[in-house]
Amino acid sequence: MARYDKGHRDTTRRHILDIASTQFRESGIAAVGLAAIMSEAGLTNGAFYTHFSSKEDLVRAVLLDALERREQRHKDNLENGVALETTIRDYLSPRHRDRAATGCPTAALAAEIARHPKATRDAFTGKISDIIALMAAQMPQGSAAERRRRAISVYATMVGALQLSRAVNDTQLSEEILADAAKAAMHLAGEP
Amino acid sequence: MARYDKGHRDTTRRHILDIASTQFRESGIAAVGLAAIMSEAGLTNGAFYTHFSSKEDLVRAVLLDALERREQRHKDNLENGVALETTIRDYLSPRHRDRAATGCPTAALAAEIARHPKATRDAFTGKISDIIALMAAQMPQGSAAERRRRAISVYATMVGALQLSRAVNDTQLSEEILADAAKAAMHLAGEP
DNA sequence: TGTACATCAGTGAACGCGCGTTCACTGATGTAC
DNA sequence: TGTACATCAGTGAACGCGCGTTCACTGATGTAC
Repeated sequence: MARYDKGHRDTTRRHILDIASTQFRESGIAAVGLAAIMSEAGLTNGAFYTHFSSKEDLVRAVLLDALERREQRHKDNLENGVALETTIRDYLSPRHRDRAATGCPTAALAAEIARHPKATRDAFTGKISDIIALMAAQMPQGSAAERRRRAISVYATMVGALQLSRAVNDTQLSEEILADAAKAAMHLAGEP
Repeated sequence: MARYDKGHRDTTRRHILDIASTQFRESGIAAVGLAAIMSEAGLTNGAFYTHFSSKEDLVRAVLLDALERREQRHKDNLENGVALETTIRDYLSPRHRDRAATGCPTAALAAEIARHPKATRDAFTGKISDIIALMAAQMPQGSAAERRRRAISVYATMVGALQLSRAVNDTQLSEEILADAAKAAMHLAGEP
């Protein structure tokens, strides 16, 4: 047996990834330092580079992982026949608004991603395409092209509304935004 | 006459404000240092504090100013009878997507604003309420309450779509997002 | 009219601090002969 | 069976650098007496 259990390395990497994913969504990528991540992981600074080649490498890995989880959730919803309304209401809920750290990475980080290097944006683009395709499949009606159009506009509405609801400092307005956008998203999806 | 012309101080403050406004929208607030701003303004670091009490004070002033300009544009559009479709198409255009530095501060900075102190978020909230009210007045039909609901969902859709179009690294998908969201926004506004 | 002081916008060096990254080293285990 | 070396995951100090902020000082002008 090695000094560390078999699979220890993978576990540690996973741990760093999860902590970074949480901190990035909570505080933004630029505002989180590697020291804060490694410290929460119970490791020293130097160990970071045995798992990732740079902060940007970590950012890419975090985005891929977080978006894959969102994608998996969409797949599960589709297989289990979860109503589109439930997906939309959960996304545009005060709970999701108040828990950015575990919430949608797009709403938390899209503006920042737009300013990151090509490789990072490529990773984001690929996963977003997959998520759009899955949402299109969840649309209640229309041709393939129309479902895709609906999925894109529903997603844009949800991302924009969640961000606005987080940015405003007025509970009433914040919940008005969530409720109005949820209704609009249902409408755009083609639900009655 | 003083060492500097009358109004020189105001001009300098305005200059710093404009440069910061541009750089913040281009690169994000956290990623821009005061040294970069003051250097572009042709001044030394120390002079910053004769105009603003802290970086956060500057952030608040930038948001108020940039949102006031957006508000003024909405007022002008309303007075000049500019079609809502024009407002939406301009917002969701490749041109706006590619010029974040001079574009909508909400799309560029909303996620970051959500993580800033109360005073900054209060400033944002107040101006956003004004903009929502002006957009409501531009809606083509419905009761006051319905116009407001429409304005909120149209705005959320525009902000979310612009951000997505900037984050993805695929021209075709980016323009698909802009076009689909524009159509959806028109639909939500109540236009045929 | 002359002199002393105040005001203003800005200079430029320094403060302590945290950033991302590097690197010599550790210490437990596995492998080769 | 014993010894020498390799491997692995991680330590912890240090690197140069830029951050936001402070502060003693400058130099042109205005004001008071």
